[in-house]
Amino acid sequence: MADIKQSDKPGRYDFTAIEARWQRYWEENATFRSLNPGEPGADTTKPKFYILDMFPYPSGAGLHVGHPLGYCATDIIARYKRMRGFNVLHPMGFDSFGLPAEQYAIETNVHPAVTTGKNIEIYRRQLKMFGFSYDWAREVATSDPGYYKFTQWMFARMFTSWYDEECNWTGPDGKENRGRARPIEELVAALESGRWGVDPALQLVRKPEASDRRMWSDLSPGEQGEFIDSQRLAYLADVMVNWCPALGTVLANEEVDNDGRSDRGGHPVFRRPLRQWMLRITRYSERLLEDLDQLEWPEPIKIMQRNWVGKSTGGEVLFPLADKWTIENGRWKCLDPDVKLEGPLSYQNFPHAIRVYTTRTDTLFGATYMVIAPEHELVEQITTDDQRSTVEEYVAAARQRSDLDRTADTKEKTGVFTGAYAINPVNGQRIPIWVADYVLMGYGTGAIMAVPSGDTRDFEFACKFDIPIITVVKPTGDSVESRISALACRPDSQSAAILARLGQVCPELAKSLAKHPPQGDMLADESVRVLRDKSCIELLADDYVKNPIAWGEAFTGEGQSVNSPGTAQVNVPGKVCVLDGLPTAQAKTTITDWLEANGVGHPAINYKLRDWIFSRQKYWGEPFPILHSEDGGTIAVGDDELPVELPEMTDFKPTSSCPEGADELPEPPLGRAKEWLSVDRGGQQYRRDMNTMPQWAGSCWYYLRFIDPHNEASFCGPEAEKYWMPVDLYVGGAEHAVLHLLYARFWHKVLYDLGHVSTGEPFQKLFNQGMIQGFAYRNERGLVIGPDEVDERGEGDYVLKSTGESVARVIAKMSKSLKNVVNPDEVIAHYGADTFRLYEMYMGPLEAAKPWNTRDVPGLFKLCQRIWRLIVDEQTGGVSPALTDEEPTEDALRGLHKTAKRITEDLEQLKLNTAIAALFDFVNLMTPLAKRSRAVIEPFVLLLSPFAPHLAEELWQRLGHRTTLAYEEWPTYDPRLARDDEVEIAVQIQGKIKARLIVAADADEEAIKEAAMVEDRVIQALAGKTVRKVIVVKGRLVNIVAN
RNA sequence: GCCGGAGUGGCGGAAUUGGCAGACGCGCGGGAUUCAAAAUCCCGUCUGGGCAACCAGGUGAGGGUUCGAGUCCCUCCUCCGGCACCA
Repeated sequence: MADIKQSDKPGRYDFTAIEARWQRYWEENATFRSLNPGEPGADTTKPKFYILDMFPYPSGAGLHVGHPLGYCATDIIARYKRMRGFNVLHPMGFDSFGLPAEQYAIETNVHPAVTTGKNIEIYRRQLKMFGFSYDWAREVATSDPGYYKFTQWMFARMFTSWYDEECNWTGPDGKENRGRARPIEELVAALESGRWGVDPALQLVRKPEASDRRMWSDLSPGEQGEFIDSQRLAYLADVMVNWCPALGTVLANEEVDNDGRSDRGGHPVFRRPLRQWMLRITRYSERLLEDLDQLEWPEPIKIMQRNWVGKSTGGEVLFPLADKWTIENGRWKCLDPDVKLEGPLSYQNFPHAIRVYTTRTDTLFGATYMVIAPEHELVEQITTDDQRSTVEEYVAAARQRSDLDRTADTKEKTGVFTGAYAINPVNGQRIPIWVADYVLMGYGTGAIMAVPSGDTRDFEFACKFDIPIITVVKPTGDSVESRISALACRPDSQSAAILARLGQVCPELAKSLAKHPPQGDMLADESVRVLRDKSCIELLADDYVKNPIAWGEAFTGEGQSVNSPGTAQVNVPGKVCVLDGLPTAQAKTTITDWLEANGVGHPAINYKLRDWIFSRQKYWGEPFPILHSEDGGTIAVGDDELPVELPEMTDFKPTSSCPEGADELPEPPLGRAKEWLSVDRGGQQYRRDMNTMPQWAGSCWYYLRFIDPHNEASFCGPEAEKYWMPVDLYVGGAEHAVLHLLYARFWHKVLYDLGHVSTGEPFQKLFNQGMIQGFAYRNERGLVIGPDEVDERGEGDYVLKSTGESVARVIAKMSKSLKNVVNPDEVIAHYGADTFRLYEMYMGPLEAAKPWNTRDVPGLFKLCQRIWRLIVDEQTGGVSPALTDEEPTEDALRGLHKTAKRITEDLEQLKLNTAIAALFDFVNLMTPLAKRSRAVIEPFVLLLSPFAPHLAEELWQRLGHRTTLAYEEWPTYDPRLARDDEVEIAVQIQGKIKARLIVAADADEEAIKEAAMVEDRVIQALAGKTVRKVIVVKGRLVNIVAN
């Protein structure tokens, strides 16, 4: 790093001394201690502001310059809000459970607690050197037993709660909610009282008159237990995991490469089911979606969350198996002698049928085959003997592929025929049932009806396996037209085929194409006109219906139903359903009604969201507060026994007793803590759960613990919770857009439902800061070169210092492997924390990704020095002689008010880069002045203080103030002084600027127009032309349209 | 592949959200100060043409809407983030 030359004058800007001094002052005076209601000195008449950073995982590498980006921003806002009279809650802590500490423990045998403790110390020291105004008395760490005691307590609440979908209730925040988590005793009580019952499939029945309802007392204890477990918000289920026997551990998807081998070591990885704790987040799908509307979050993040929840509306449809059912005289007849049908056939009691979910019920007549997922329970049952070996082989192979891999469209579709057929319930047609891995068990019902003409994946599949394609939706004018617009803009090679097709269909177009051949890539205007003609569009749509294959793609849009019912036999129960001619939306309701009336379908809503897999086979996480009895039952550990502390262990290596064994059961490290594992409760033997919680667990509620971090009786006292919640501003990386934020919202809603928190949402406003990247260099062989070894020789020309070999510069995420990590300690040692803060905030918009460029840092250091010299005489160290008590000049006064306006407005919008530009402008204005009035300088120091707090405090004191400026009133501005009296207006003719004129800022349109029309340059330019129109934008410009 | 975002001088970026493209900073060039240098201060700095006033072009590419497009629409290219056990 280039050394910056400092003046050696006695009064120089000595940032090292200044920063140390003020950090000590803040600490000694507890300047940033924030008080809860009820604490002595707390003033709850002031409005509150809870500003939260996403707390870091304390990794061994320490902070790099990317971490503090968001922290600098929140600190600036926190300081600003204090000056605006808010009680500010601004805490910091550590997300200290996590994989790297465990990995390190495996390699070195150093206990994760030791590593983590050390790392936290490093992080804390580093965070303190930035001068952040955190209330450090509130620091928490998720791996602290005093903290995870409550993480376990919350898990226990989920374990002992169920979700009542039909509960309508009003929360303490006045919000009306549908659905609520409730203690499971309430469910048991309702069942025991006989108010509710259970049906044969162990589903809750609320209606007393339901015929198949069983009374609770008639159920065996085993059945009762099974039912209760099936209702819990936290439950056990078998889930596919990536099991790597050689490493003795379960791997994340990202740790498995494309060939199904582990990233570390390249060992084989097997996908196998494992019993896991699950959280029933899916019950909250609708509320997670709905409540998003009231949040002040960036729209893209809301969109991502909505897509993640993935709500779709459509219908479920039954496809009876062709070897079990037939249609006789318009009625379903079952061929299975074992099936005894009681009462009328309904969707619920229809045996031997495949259930599918589809959003496009209107395309049912185009379903020419079905696909079931390889994991589907029916695969084994329906596969015919001659297909069995093929299917089994295929299913085994599919099991090893990840969902991501399976659904990626680049991969060619694969699948095998089961030999079985199903009956399309709307037209009685027999269609083949295939197994293909592009259908996932986890979404919908794990089976689909395939409509090649209306779905891209089905189309590809049908083309590959020669399955008939029947068009059932005819594109209507608008959709054809938009397709044509696209063609007209860019007839590339792919579109050339379609264009040729168009020529065949539409003779007029063919003629035009021949007469006006496309010039380069562009269609001639004449051809475009013909294309857009209504009759041509009609021809094209008709051709698509007749020859979908010729068009080479499915039509997935909405249009008008055709070929429905189609040509197949229509000897199906009930009246024949006719969709022909109906627009898509209407066709959907028509056919869903028909399906429902005939007991073969009903409308349905589906969500992509899946339940949350909540256990990990790791050591360094929260143990589950659960005991397993010998008969396989589970009970929660009593609240008074929490926390269930992690057992001391010296060896963290996972077991790998049988490296080849795909069938070996993964056993978590906790399985070796034999003594810890076994528990005696009243003579009954229990085993503790061997899993630990994922890292998300602790971060789901840390914002609540910050409110009342030392409360041992509860996770957070209700009075303090009510006062501080919700978080007013939450700042963190966009990489958390979905998972962390969705999990935390879910967790919060459970607490809300159970009456433990008062708001339905945790984070009112969210802001995502961008990533700080680094310059990395590679030579021609792709070898990474450290920035120290590189010289810039002219513009964009980088060479290796030693050899002169030229190297390429790339901008990339900071990482050890790219040698482009910048350490903040060094930067602060050279330039100070204030310069660091200013630089990071000045780099660009907070939300944007941007590369760190050390070369730019001195510019901000110079800003600090220039501000220093505005006030301090470097020669003497005293106050600058230019500083005066006289009234400021009008220019200076206006400058101050403008600056105050710009900074205040920018702060409110988190536009910190432009706020700092305003600081520069003010300094540029003041620097040349021989006299600088205190009346403008003092407010300026306050405006500066959130950005460069140490410097501002020091200057404030040198200006004669005794105490910290942290609670001084924020300078207000007079809007009249913040605005110029006169403005420059651009005069355009045909949109080109021809002149500029100065007018009064409040000049009206007529005055501006008159002034413009008499300008010499305007008169000249208008000579011989007729003025058609004059557009005046007040305070901006005039545009004269003339020809 | 799917979802989300971004492409503006040599570099980071700005542009009252459809109204003067390039604020501010870095870098670079010139000047003042100095015995000299550093530091500091002042001036210049999108590109091409012109001595100049000025003219022409210009916001990833191509098209469109509009009096007017960096901003809106369509097609495409490149880069970044997420995709459920990295955090």
